[in-house]
Amino acid sequence: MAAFAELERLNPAQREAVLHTGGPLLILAGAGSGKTRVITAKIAYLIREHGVDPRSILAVTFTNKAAAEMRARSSAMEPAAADVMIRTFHSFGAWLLRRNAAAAGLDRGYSIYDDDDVVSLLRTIYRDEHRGTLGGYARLISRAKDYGLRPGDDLSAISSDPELAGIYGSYQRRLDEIGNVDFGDLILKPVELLRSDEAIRRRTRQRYRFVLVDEYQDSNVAQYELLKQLCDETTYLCVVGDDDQSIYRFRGAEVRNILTFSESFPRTTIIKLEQNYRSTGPILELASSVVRHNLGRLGKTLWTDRAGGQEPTVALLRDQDEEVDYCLDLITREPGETAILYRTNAQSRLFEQALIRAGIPYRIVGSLRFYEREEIKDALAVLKLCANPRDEVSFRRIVNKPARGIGTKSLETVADLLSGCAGDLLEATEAAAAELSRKAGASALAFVSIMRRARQSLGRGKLSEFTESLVRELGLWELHAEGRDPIVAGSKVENLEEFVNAASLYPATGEGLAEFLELVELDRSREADETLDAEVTLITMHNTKGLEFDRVIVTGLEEGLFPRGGDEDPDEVEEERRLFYVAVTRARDALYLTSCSYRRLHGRVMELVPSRFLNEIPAELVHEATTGHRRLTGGVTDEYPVGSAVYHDDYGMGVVASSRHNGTDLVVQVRFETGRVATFLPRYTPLEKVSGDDW
DNA sequence: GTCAGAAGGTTTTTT
DNA sequence: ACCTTCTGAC
Repeated sequence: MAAFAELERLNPAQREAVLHTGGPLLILAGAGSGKTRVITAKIAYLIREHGVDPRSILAVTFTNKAAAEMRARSSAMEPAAADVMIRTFHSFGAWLLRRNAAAAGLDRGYSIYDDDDVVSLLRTIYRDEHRGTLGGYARLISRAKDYGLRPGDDLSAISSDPELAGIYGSYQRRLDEIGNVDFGDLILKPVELLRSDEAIRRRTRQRYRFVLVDEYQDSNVAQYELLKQLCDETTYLCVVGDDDQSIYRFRGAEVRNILTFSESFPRTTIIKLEQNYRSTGPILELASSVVRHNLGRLGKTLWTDRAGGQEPTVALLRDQDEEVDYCLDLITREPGETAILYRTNAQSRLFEQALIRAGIPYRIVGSLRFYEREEIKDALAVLKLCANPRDEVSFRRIVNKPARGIGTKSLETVADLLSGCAGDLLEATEAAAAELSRKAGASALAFVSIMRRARQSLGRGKLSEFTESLVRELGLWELHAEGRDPIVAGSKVENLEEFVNAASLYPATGEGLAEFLELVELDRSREADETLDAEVTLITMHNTKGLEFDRVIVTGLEEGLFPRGGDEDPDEVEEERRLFYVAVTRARDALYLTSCSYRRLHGRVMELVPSRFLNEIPAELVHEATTGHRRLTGGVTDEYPVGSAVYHDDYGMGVVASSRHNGTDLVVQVRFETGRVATFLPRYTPLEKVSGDDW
């Protein structure tokens, strides 16, 4: 057996994680601790040293980018790793459903509805509701699915709205009739399939003897349930994650999954990776000093053997204009790779304007919404209707675009005939043609015939040509090419060309079509190409996960902006604190934190107090740069130390969760034994300090 | 069907 | 402030 050289390059904890066998393994991998390296080495090691069949390994990630990186790096170590099943949770779900379509009650040509499509489908059911209202229900339905809940389940944890169950039920019934799935179904349906079909469950468990999960802290309840179905006592399950980096709660991520992993999976071994290879000591100390204030964490402390490093700087500025100047000054005075991080996308504008004015190239991450553009959604709808003639959402989008006289009344006629045609919209439209006016009937038949001909032509040629000629035949190409504004029209045509080009790798077959649609729906990350070599990156903190930069500027550290929201929901504040932790641990060498006294928000100037996160950093860990407007108010107070016990007459015993000055008052947040969390101003509310011996 | 003006609402967003 | 969505008039 060939020696596995990669082992030599690992630190002891990393090596232990790679070599571990037996029961479930939880790898708590701090930021920059070489997590991907461990997981890919583990895959390579299993194959090479244990002779494991690569096809019996399933590695699950959350993003396509992470999956691609894992595939590349494990294959570089061990070529046979190319046969490992490395996919995102959703793509694995889609694969499983496609493979077991009949058992899952689906047609193999099913397609996937994105969030917009979900709202459109709700709209076909509730014609008179406002889009905004339906958007709200779409979010609730999606959240319910994140928690593995179906319409009949107790939805009170999602919303107290009594309408939700009914709307969710109608939505799901209609979605199932159409035969498509939404993102939530890509997890939930596989769970249900594995639960109910013993043969498929056994077969799947027999195939995947090794299951590895990356970024486990971002998993939701439904994904946890999928893991439970995939694994039995003989499956080797290894999850890697960092509870301190769980920042997608609003999307249903459940940090408790990782906090309670060892209870859910008995005999779990926990290995902590705490050596950081990215940042300087002072940056790590700052990061730890803040995230330490979170109560709900497993606890680990990053360290580095990198010597030295400059002290992070806190810049207290007057307003956002000064903030922009401050950042640009840093960049021009000392060029180098720099990322400007912000909490909300709206903050990027001023930076962008200033960078353009200064002639500094930059790249902005995450604002490209290619697949949400009108012309692309139109082309997608055409393909989706081809793949599934029951797809009402796609049908409605394109049947009268460009206008061909098929209006509301015609569509009602079609809808009435739908059930007699097994939901097939082309058949129903054809049948409806006879009942319509001459003109509407004729164009309805023309539309049906184009779509039918296209469907029959599947089986030969390239999908790119298929797509282009169909979009042209339907008149959509021309519609977009001849819009009022020639510049807009030009870019629409370019986008359509790019879309068509993306399809060129696929054959024009039913299978190729389904595969292409799946790729498009599940992988919308598209690099904003062009200025990839720019030294300056503008990016939301959420988007920085997994990235690193020489110099990082975290902007907008103000109460109300970051953390956003007030003290109402302590879990929310803890999530924001984790986001802060993610943000600052992106920095390799230099870290700057900026906070403004005034900020224009929603059109008015607000006076803001520095973020509590700044007050949580011990003064000796930062260099304070001010422009004379303000100093950090209060600072860390030791009057109610975090973690100390207090007693309240009504709530009983509790532990101090946070304590800070908001400028005028001391604000103390307490988590009580009952689980309740409340915020007090000790100036008004008596809070008795209790010494450790008393309880 | 289109367009201007009003009204409304505003985090983050892997899939 | 700004952007999307709704509305009513043509």
